[in-house]
Amino acid sequence: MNQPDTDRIASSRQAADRLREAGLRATAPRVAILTALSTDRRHPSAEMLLESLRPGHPSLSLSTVYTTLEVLAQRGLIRRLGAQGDRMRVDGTARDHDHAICRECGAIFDVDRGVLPRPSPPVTLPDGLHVEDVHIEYEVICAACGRGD
Amino acid sequence: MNQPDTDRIASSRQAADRLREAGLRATAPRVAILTALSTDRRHPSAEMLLESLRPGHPSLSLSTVYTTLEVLAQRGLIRRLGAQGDRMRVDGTARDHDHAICRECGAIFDVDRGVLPRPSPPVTLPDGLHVEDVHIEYEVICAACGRGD
DNA sequence: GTGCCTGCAAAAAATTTGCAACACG
DNA sequence: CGTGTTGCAAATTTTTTGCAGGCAC
Repeated sequence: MNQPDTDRIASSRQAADRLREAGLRATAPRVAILTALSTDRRHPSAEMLLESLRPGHPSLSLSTVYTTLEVLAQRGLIRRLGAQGDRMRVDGTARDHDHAICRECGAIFDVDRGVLPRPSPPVTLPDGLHVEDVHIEYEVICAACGRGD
Repeated sequence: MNQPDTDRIASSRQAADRLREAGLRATAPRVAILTALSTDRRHPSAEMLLESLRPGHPSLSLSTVYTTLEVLAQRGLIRRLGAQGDRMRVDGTARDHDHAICRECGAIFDVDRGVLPRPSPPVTLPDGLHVEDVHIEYEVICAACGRGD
């Protein structure tokens, strides 16, 4: 098992590589955001990300977080989730997976694919809708809320 | 075929009934919003709804639209859609269906269920997530955008 | 009648934009 | 070095809230 420090450095390098592969400059904010997202399982909002990065990057600004998330999403490095009337949330893993959202508390959980058969894109829906990807959203009651917490 | 007027009156009555069944008062704004949503295929935002209702309901306020949508969603009469970093959008049909969102232009389309087998809730996912409903989101390129419009 | 709802205005929150300084490649 | 990015602040947009008056039941 690597030490946390080694891990962080390793994933920063990976992040930088992923950025350059996507044709983007590997700037400090981008590397920091992509690295943070690769381990942050909270599906953070822009604000949550800023908070978690501020210690190491005191000068990082919220507007930079927004523009960076926009660019990363465009290049497919992260996925923006619509949090049903809440603010934008973000998922930073490469791994294909779905999401479960708690009706009560709004918490978002990752769900491995394979629970359900899914069409393999490309596929075309009526009206000439060309399917690029399929994302399943489970509306759930999470364990904590089910318990009445 | 009924005349539009008859239709509108009929669906207003239906809307009022649905509200009362859900334990809500059938007030003018609520009936208007629910009625509008039953035919509006745009998945409108709060603002879009206000615009479309203003002619017949000049005194309707945006804050009322918001609070009403909140209540209707809580009672399951409508569904709030997360529009991926955009504003909140809403779907007002009782009919179970999924959605396709164009990556390019953000347009939202209805997709009939049945295209894909789906688990019939209730079902429990790992971590004690109790599934209440399943919603499939297709990421698509719509016909207009595919054409390069 | 009584309590839930509405509308207004104002506040709060979320996101976007303009622009000068800066840094990656 | 030049172009793409950042950070700051301010503007915009979206959503929430407080409260007095109204209306459904």
